[in-house]
Formats: sequence, structure tokens, C-alpha cells
Amino acid sequence: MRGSYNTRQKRELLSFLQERSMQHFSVDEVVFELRDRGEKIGRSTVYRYLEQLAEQGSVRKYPGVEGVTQYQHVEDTDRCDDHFHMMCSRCGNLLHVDCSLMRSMTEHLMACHGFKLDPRETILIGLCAKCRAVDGEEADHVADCHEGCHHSL
Amino acid sequence: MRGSYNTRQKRELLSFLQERSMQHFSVDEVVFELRDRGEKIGRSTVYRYLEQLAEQGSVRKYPGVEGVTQYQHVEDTDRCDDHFHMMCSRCGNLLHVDCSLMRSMTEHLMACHGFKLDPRETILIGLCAKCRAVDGEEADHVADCHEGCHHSL
DNA sequence: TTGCGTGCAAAGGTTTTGCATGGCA
DNA sequence: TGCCATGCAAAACCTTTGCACGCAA
Repeated sequence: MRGSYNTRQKRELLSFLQERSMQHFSVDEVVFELRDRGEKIGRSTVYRYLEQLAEQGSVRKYPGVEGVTQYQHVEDTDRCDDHFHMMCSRCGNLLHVDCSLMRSMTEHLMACHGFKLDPRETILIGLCAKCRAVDGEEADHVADCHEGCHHSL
Repeated sequence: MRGSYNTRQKRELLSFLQERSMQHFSVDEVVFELRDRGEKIGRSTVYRYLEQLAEQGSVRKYPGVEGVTQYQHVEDTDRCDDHFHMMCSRCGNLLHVDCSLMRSMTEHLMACHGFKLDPRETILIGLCAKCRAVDGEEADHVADCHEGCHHSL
């Protein structure tokens, strides 16, 4: 049966995923970052293991910018079905937005445009507050929001 | 100077783009579809020309589902800076949504979440009305919408 | 000992590039 | 004629797969 052995490579990859939770990364980043800390792992192993985790839902997989597939560890799969994800095009961080306005947008698209939005597949692209600040653009005061509106890393 | 010659291949590719305006397609689709109608064109030419058009903005380029880059001809570049795009995950058609609710969502993300959404990069994924109908899901009545709300192919 | 897990190397696929040839102006 | 455009083939990628060996149980 698949995945029944507790190997060194699996442990090291899992701990990498924990550390970089919710951030995206490529297969090569995994290989080299682990190699830098003296933990040798084959590329095939990383591909195979990430694929396996993607199938069971604890890792998300999507096409990256330069033809390099990006992976991202998600803590709790079920939690991500009903809210949206914003990805910062600069730092690559993924933010989760759970917010009544987003939900009403979903309803609006359905009612007025006949489009059934899929929150799991959709990723909103833009610049996060941190990166706008670094860019020199003044970080605006982030207003207190109406009820039922949250975002988190 | 680049692009100064008016060749047969360029004309045929341009007419293909006109026909499939706003739809996405791969390099191979271009090659084979043109070849089927007796217009022979090399893969490299298609790659090079689409890349060129992408740089100048009349073609959009984004990673497809199976590692195959998808291209899409846009009529008027400027027009697409201020509205959103929804892509049907089944038929691949791209819909343009220009709608006050979408704009207020952008403002909301900025004000309450500090996130500066980029409408040019963001693509909303879901199922379009047609494909939901084909799926057997009853096509809901699409309500008349509030002012300032449009969508088009 | 058994059989899954691993890693190398090869294969498979897409995209890019070098270079000789073809064709527009 | 001059020079860009084209297309083939090779190269450069990323990813998958086959297979022998290693290692957990």
C-alpha cells in the first residue's frame, strides 16, 4: 500500500511543507533548500510525493509563471472551499479572504451573469499590503471592516 | 525592423486570431487548424509571432491546464484594464464583466484587506451559463441587473 | 525477508534557438 | 539586392517513467 513507509525523505519534505505553509514553491526550491541544510532528496521523489499529496488534497498545484509548476501546502482542505484566495504577484504569499462582500459577489455573478464561480480554482492576483509598502507606495490605513469579513495568511 | 514584412503566414495567423477573438487556443491548435484548411505554417513561426503580439499587448498569454500555454487575442488592450475576466473551466470561453459590484469589490479589498487587485492578471474561474445548461443543471433565469453592470464575450 | 520508496537516467512533452533558405520590398 | 521571415533540427526546459537498489517494517 502506498505511503505506508515512514522514510527520512518524507519526514524532511513534510517539515518543509509545515515551514512554508500557505506559501507557494517549486519542486526545485524544495530540492535545493533541503539540500542546503544537508538533507539530500531526489527530484523524482519530490515530484511523486507532491503529486500524491495533491491528489489527497493537502497540497495545491497550479501552473506558475515561467512554465514551472507551483505547489502550496494547505492546512485544512475543507476550509478552503468557501472563501477566496489572493496571491501577491511580488512575494507570492497567499492570503485567504473570507468576507461577506466576496460571497455577495459570487451570488451576483450567478444571478446576473449566469456564471458559477469556483472559489477553489480562482486566485485573485495583485499586490499585498506589505509589498505595496516596500514599493514606496504608502500603506494606507486598513479600515475596520463590516461584520463577517476576515483575511488571514 | 521587426514585423515590417507582410507575409502569407502573418496574414493567415491574423485572420485566425480575428475568427477566434477572445477565445483561448494553443500553438498546436493554430498549426493544425491552419494546416487543415491548406495553410501551412511552422510551429516556430507561430511561437515567435504570438510572443511578439503578446509583448505588444494584442495577445494574452497564460499557463494552461496540461502545461500547454494558452493564447488569446484581445481586441482592444486598453479596454481590458478596468474590468474583469471570467473563464469557463469547461469550454474555455472568456467573458468580460464590467460591473459596479466588481468595482466595489476591488475597492473593498483595498480598503479592508490592503490588497491591490490587478484586473488584468486576475481570471475568475467557474462555469458559464451555457455549460451549466449542457451539464443538465437548469439554466437559471438571469435577472436584469442594476445599473452599470454588463458582460460580453 | 518482503515490498514499498528512492534516485538515477532515459523518455516524453513543450518551448526556444541557431542557421540556412525563402520571400517581401 | 538587402534583409527580414520562415522552418527545420537541435537544444533547453520541465516533468514523468522504468528499473535496480536501498531501506522500513
